[in-house]
Amino acid sequence: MSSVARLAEIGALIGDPTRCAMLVALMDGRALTASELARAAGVTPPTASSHLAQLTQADLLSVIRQGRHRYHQIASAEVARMLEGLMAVASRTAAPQRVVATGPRDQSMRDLRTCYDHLAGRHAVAIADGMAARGQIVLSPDGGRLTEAGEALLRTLSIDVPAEPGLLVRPCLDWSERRFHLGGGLGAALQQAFLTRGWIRRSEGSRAVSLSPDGRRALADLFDLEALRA
Amino acid sequence: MSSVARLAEIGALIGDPTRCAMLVALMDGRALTASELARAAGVTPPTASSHLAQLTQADLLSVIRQGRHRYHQIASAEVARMLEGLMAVASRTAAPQRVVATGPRDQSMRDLRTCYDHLAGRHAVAIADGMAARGQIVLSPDGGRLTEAGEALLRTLSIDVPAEPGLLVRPCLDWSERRFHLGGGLGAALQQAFLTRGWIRRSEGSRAVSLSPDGRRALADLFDLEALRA
DNA sequence: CAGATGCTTCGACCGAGGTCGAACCATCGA
DNA sequence: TCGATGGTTCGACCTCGGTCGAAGCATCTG
Repeated sequence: MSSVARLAEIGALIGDPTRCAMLVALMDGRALTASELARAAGVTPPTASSHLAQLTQADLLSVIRQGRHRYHQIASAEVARMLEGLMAVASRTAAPQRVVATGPRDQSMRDLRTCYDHLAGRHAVAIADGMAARGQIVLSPDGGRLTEAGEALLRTLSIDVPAEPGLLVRPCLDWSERRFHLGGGLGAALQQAFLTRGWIRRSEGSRAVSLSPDGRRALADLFDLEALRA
Repeated sequence: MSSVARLAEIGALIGDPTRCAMLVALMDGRALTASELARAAGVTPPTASSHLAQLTQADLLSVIRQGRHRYHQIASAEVARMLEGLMAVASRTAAPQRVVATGPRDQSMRDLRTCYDHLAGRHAVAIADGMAARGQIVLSPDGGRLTEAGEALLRTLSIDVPAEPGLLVRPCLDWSERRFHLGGGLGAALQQAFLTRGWIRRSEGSRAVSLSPDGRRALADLFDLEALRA
């Protein structure tokens, strides 16, 4: 298959609303079952099965079999990056969404949620802003850099500072905020550190992430987040 | 329209082989007419017109009217980045293409060509490798950084070194080489510098870029490209 | 072994959309 | 004003693929 044909194949896979809903649901980096994805996309199991087979066949998803369950997940960070690129264009030109029945879950999603392997949402944007304001990172649309001050911060969190500095900052356009948060190795390392410290906890069946009281205090102090002190 | 629906819309647009061929043809950053794009995609003018209207309507392309010509181009760097992300995934999993009738044009395309606003191909990969080997840049899949040595190189080329250093290196996976070359602000600045010096020249009706004798010598010296001395 | 549950395959239906020829509109040159 | 050329609109055709119910397969539990 030529590269153009393969490109069109991937586009066609993303071009169906049902498959799209599944991919978006999987963008939090977790593996979900066919039934969960069928519910998320609002179709019957046979339809979901057909779509998942196509996405897996095309190496956009990978499957882990565990007993009678089959867990589907985004196949690679490269695929996740591709989807982020698409979402950035989609969110920029999408008409402002009607806000319908904004429940507590929606609010917590907007506050903090996972984005494949890192954190997104209002607080994640604030963290990126705070680090940039204090000169711990330098951001641009094409990439970013970790500074000496940033390395110092990572050491206080016991995150290994890589030998090659400045290579792990990737800005990621935030759906809800339309501003940048931290992806790349830095974003992943921060999320990992917050999880192991029990500062954040993933919710069941949602990309939303909840803050523990400890986490709320710690993040407020570390990144000067006034919103978390309220 | 919801974000998911907009995402699916963009996917569907990319999902048609004809539109895909047009987008790929436009990825060199130049503006092409409807007729040229119809030829590139192998369809009749009415078909091309319909597709171009859709792509323009969705803000993936923009149109410049000049007399009875209408020049179509990629609407933004963001769209170009999105397409690069798709191509990275597409090229990684695409079956090795049958090499059919490799003409001189194909060879020069593989050597050096434009990739939206920067250079790609064998020599572009060699330039990125050379700069990395000599510590002028540091590369990773998520971003890169310009070093002191790299800034010195830019000064010898009379390229303005930005106030915030290290923000303009974006690795871009090369179709033909399957390795990284330089995108982002640095890639664009280098291409611009080479063009204004007359070292490279864009071909008519192709993404291929030709090297002048001067350019061949200059690039060979600047980046230690043995391939260019032969 | 038997029932329950998760998931897939099969077959039939149906709507969406890509394609082209013909005709039409817009702009340029003489 | 009158071709000539670039580009679009219209209408008819036809294929492709998404959808679901029914049935079948696989795996766990009792």
